[in-house]
Amino acid sequence: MVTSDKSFRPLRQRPSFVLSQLGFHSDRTFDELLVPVGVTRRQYGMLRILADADGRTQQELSSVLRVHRNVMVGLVDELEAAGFVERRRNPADRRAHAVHLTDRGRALLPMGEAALDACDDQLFGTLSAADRETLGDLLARVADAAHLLPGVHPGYEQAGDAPPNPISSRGRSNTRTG
Amino acid sequence: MVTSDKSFRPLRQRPSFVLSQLGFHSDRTFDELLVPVGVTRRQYGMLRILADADGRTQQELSSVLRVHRNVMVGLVDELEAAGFVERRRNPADRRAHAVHLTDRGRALLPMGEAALDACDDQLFGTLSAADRETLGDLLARVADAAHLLPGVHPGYEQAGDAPPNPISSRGRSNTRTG
DNA sequence: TATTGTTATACTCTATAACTATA
DNA sequence: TATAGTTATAGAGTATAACAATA
Repeated sequence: MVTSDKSFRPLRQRPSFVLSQLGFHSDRTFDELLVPVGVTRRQYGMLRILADADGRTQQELSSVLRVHRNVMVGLVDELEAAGFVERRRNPADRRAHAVHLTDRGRALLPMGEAALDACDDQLFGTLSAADRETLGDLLARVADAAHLLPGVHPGYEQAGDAPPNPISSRGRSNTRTG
Repeated sequence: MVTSDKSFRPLRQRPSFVLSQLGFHSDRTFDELLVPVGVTRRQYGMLRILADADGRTQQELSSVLRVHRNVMVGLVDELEAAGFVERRRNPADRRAHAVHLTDRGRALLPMGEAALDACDDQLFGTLSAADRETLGDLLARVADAAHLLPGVHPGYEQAGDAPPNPISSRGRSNTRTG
């Protein structure tokens, strides 16, 4: 028989655990805010990448978003069916598909940005402006120390045969369906 | 053609996005630290609940951990096969299985606690003690404001037909396989 | 009839491999 | 032969429903 029964530190006082809780909560909140926009989190991440540099190949997009190229096919399919992007042939390399934002896709970007604003407000609205900034700074420092890419969500590390981090870009994607 | 092309705020300056990144990173870090312990995150959450009050029924455990009772069957199966818990008949209600920690299961708890220590150190080791405490406090306040249960991970909200939050207890579980 | 635990089935995601068309 | 994109297949995880034993 083991003695133990020592009292453990409550999980609310475990920053890494609270971080996990809040990360999940953040995802869910953003998911809901994105519903009226009409895209998923991952889809918005794609559009955001394209906003920075239109016309990337699916391969390049796969690397940035950290999804496998097989998954990227479906992602582009969805967005193309919704009229947010279109595939164009690259005359230089007719194997590659250049993915371009449509006007409709571009018009969606500010809506996603507004959803992000709302998400931040919803999560941190109870904090004072000073506390909010302090928290943002600390989180950014921790993310830097963990070597998390500035805008790439670690939820899709299975980049498969894609080259490692070719473009230091931004993306948002995740699984965590819960 | 739409004008836009306005510059968006980088995601690194979006606390809710960085929170999501770090939450995922925290999960992955803890997963790795738990490998030598020999249990998964969710399994550790179960054992931790039992540490507080041994002999709960699977139904009760389902409610606390926020997993469906069908899933709980498999969870208990795993832990019982590994020798960390055992099912006992409740003489008062012979339908219910009381789940009890074994000595081996109880011996595992301090190891999980050490893994949590290591996880916090690994994530926040670069911060000063003061900054670390500030961050912990701010995160706890945000979690309170979001009405997240003190020790229950929101990753399993599909409690099914289980009653809503019967015991204000602690648990850890998640999906986010990435 | 309702509840506890269990089992079975379907559905979603993902991982792996194989295929095509170009290079 | 290697690569970009696509398709197909299998696996893990979950949700839903149905079932047996007991209340």
